[in-house]
Amino acid sequence: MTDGHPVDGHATGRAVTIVEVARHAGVAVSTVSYVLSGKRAISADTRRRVLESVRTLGYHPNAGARALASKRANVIALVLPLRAGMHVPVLMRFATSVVTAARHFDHDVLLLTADEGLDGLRRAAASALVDGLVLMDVELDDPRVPLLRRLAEPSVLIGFPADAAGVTGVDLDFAAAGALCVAHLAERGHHEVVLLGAPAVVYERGTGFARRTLEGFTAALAEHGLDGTALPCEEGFEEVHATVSGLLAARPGLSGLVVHNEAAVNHVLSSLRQLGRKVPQDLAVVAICPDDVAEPARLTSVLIPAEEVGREAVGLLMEKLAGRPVPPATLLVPRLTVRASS
Amino acid sequence: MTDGHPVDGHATGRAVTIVEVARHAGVAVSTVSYVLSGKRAISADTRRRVLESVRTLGYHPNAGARALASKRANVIALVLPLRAGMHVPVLMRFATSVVTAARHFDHDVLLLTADEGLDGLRRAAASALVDGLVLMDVELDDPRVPLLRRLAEPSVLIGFPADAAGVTGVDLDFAAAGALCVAHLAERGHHEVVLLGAPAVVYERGTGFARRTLEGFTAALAEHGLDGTALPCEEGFEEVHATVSGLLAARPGLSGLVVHNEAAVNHVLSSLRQLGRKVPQDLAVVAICPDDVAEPARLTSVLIPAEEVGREAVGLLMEKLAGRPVPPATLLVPRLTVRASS
DNA sequence: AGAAAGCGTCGAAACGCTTCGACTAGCGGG
DNA sequence: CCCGCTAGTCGAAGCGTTTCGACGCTTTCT
Repeated sequence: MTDGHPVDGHATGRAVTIVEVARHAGVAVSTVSYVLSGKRAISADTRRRVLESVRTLGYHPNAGARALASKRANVIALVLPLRAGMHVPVLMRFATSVVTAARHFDHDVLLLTADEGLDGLRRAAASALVDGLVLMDVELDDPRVPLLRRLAEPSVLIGFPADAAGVTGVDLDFAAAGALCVAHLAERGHHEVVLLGAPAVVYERGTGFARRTLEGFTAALAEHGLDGTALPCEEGFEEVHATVSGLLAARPGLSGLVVHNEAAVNHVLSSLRQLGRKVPQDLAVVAICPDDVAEPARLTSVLIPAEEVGREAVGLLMEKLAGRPVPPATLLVPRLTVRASS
Repeated sequence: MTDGHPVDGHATGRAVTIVEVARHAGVAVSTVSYVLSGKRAISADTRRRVLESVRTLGYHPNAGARALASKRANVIALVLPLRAGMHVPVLMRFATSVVTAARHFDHDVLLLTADEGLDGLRRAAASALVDGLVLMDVELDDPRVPLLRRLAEPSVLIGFPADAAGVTGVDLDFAAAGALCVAHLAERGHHEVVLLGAPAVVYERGTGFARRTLEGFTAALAEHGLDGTALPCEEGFEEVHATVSGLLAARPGLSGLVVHNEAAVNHVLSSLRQLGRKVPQDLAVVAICPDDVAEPARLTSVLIPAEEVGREAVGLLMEKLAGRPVPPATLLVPRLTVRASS
């Protein structure tokens, strides 16, 4: 019992119910329930006795019964994309931060994959399996959004659809991030900069964050009077190398690179190394990526705050579950960390 | 209604219950239940009427009530590691294949992260939130294993602990995979080969798959009379480069490389390129990694069949849930695909 | 012809919890 | 001195399913 848990003998076998706890503590079943939920005042003495019985019997409330009676499953759904062009480690960090944050609110996380499509959402919601949903990687024109609007269960999007009416979204302010990179390079005295973005397919699909970065980048270019452009960028070394060498050949004046592609950024660096360009002397590189990609490569970067986004999404969902109003859009402000590449 | 779903007007609002379906179809509640579960014979006519009512009312059984009455949540837990040294994309493929397979058996997946530790497992199991567990990335001496043995809920491990008594495991046969790589290189006439493995921390932790590959590799070396050794390998480009150039300097006769490290394999290739070694002319490379890493790099490889492992794990769990006996260890036989690197 | 064995259906009893209303003390205010 | 509070507790009514036993009907076997 050193780990604070009951003698583990009864881990196996029929589960302990609230009735047994009540009997053991010499109180009514409802009293046990109130002790555990804190929804009514309970004398210190009774509370103590009940909690002790709970501990010694190793009681865990039955999730199904609880859900049935309270109409709350204490579970939220996390809908992951799992599609081409998404950087998986980043995804994973969102996922784990959602799980952690949810546990903080005493909720669990049900994993839904996007390939079950609308039916999956409908099913999870209609069967009261989950109380609410968090969706990742929302596209500009996402078929799930109209469905979400109709669902009784509240939901929070990570990313924004084109028509965000009636939904709640949270994300890094990618437009500001793109602009911030440009501003940084302008300040460093660069005159010609290029954005190396996500694979072409991501733009075609209309994934919001890629487009918004692009818009922010382009607007900032004009604002600072810089020359430059944006290119999509595939993720294999060979493709990256081809893109980079083509780019350097075509733009001899190029002195700054903004890379918004976690998977390609290391290849870009290898490629420059191979082409004999020194970073940051010959070329400054700024990345938009998570810290654990930027850090080891000593890249100046705007980090993608996966943890924060996930936490925020869960926080918003909990607010909605509690019936409180929440802002329709939450944009996290980007922060740039200067490292060795600019 | 073109998508085969009821008029979506009532997606919002109070959920339809089995009582309403029964009334609508003019039968008893239990009859509806039996139609849906198929556990008793029902006349074709009644079945049709009930199914139609289900469809037009848009009925979805309440998960909580169902779990309470049937003592089955129809949910399994997936316990993910999320720890240093694991290659995340591979993890993700396991995860999605588990989800997909589970859906095939009409089960959902609850995501637990390892950092909730033993308590998380205990809680999920004891509260009947889940019917069974799938655990990934089991270490040789894993504290969760004793707990699992005691749990009433069945579980399946992906990977094997040192003491596998009383648990069910499934994995690629990594020893055979290591041996297969050696055999392939021997057959190609190589006499000196080296295994570049996982980061050192992975070995220290005693993660089974890394060790087993090593054992298979070493045994096969002896069996084929080859010269060689094994080295752990970190994942950053610089470290890989240092390891590789050191290795080439130390072993002028080296002509074959086995790489068992998804994250490093591309760096190894870059590094060789940078050192002016041609693959496969100067050096043959065989990787143990998922196809989507090997394919684009045109690497000869033994693939890590993430999909298959996940599917198998869920299949085994379902067997156990049905009370049927399953083999304690399921080893998937490795297959080597020859591509351009050997 | 009568018993045995299905088939198809129904009613009602769980399942384990939350929550509502009611009840008892004890207490302060008029 | 009585009234109305509040704090603390209890009992019982759900919550929406599944499943067990029972009940008529047919059919099949002696």
